[in-house]
Amino acid sequence: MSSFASQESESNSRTLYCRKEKSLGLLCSNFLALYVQTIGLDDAASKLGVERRRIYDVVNILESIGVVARKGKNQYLWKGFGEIPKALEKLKEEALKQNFCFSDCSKSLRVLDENESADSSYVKNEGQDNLSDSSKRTDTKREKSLWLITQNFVKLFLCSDAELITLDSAAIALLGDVHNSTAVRTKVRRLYDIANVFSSMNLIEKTHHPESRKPAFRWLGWGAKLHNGSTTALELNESKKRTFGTEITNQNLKRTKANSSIHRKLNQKENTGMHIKLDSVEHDHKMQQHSKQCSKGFAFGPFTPAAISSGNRNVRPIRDWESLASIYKPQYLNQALSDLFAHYMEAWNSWYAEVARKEEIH
DNA sequence: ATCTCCCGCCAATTT
DNA sequence: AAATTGGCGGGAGAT
Repeated sequence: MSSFASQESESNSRTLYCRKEKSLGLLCSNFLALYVQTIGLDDAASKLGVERRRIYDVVNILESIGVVARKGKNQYLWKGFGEIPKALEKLKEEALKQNFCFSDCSKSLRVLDENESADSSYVKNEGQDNLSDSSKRTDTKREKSLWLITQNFVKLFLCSDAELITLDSAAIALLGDVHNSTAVRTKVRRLYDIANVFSSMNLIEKTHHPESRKPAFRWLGWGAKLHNGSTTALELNESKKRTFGTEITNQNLKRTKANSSIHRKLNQKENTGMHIKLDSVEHDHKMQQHSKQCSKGFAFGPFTPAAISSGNRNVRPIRDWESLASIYKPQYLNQALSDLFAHYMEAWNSWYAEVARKEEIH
C-alpha cells in the first residue's frame, strides 16, 4: 500500500509522485482507514460493560453479514453497513447454488427434504472431505456455528417464499434432524440471539402469524428508501425491555429477580455518568402503550422523528445509521428523547469510532 | 405455562 | 502453559 521509497533515497525521487498524493487529506483518510475502524474486543467489552463472551456473539453475527471482519487477535475491523448488500447477494447465490429450500412454516413445519442429495450437507461439516487440495488453510473454519447459523438463517429468508419464518421452523430447517428436541431448543436459542441483533439493525422484524398467534420474523432487508428516495427516519425502536443503547455499561448487573426495570435504570444512571432521565421510565410505559396500538407492523413509538411522524402505512424504518449519525440531527418531540438519542448515539459510536489507542505490544 | 435469551462454564483453538 | 474463542444449555425474566 505504502511505498516509502522516497525516504531512503532522499529527495531525488520526486519524479515518482504528484503533489496530489501528498495531500494531508488523503493521508488522513488512509490513516483513518487504517486505524479508526479497529475494534478491540476488550475495549468494546469494557466500554459496553459486558462480558467479553458477549462481544464474540455480536461480532460473529456481524461478521457473517460483512459488517465487521476479523483483523486479528483481539481485534476486528469495522467494514460498515454498506457491506451488507454485497454480503446478502453472495449469500443468495450460495443459497441457490446449494438447493437451499425452505417451504413455509405454518403449522406443518415442513423442511422440504425429500432426500435430495445435498440437503443437510452444510449443517455438519464433514471432516475428511479433502478431495485433492480443495481448501488448504484458507477458511476451513471450525464449524463457526454462530457464523454459519447466521448465514443459513439469512439464506432461509432470501430463498423462502414464505415471508414469515418462525424460529422453530428455522431451527428445524437448519437442522437435519427434526426429532431432537434438545438440539432444536439449543438451535432456537441461537436463533433468538441472531434475531435480536438483526432486529436491532432492522434487517428483520418481529410479528405474529395471522392466526397462529405464533411469533415470527419478516425479512426487511437492507436499503429501504422512503418517498422519493430520501432516507430519513431512524427509529430507536425497541419499546419496552432490552432497549438497545440503554444498557450501556450495565456492568455487574447480574440477572437478579430483585431488579425491577426501574431500579436497573436508576442504577445505570449512577454508574454511567450518562443521563437517562428518570422519567424515561415513564416513557417506556408510553412506548408500550403506543406499541400496542400499532397493529402488527413496526412500532415507532414516541421515537418517531418529527420528519415522518405523518408517514404512511408501509414506511419501513430506515437504517442508514452511519450517515444519520453525523448528518441527520433528528428533531425529537421533547427533551427527554433528545437526551436518550444522544445517549444512544454515543453508545453506538463507541462501537466503531474508537481510535487506536493503547494497544497490545507485539 | 410458554417464550425469550442472558450468563458463564469449560472445551476447542491459538499464541 | 496461557490466552483466545466460542459451543452449549441451565434457568431467570417476560408475557
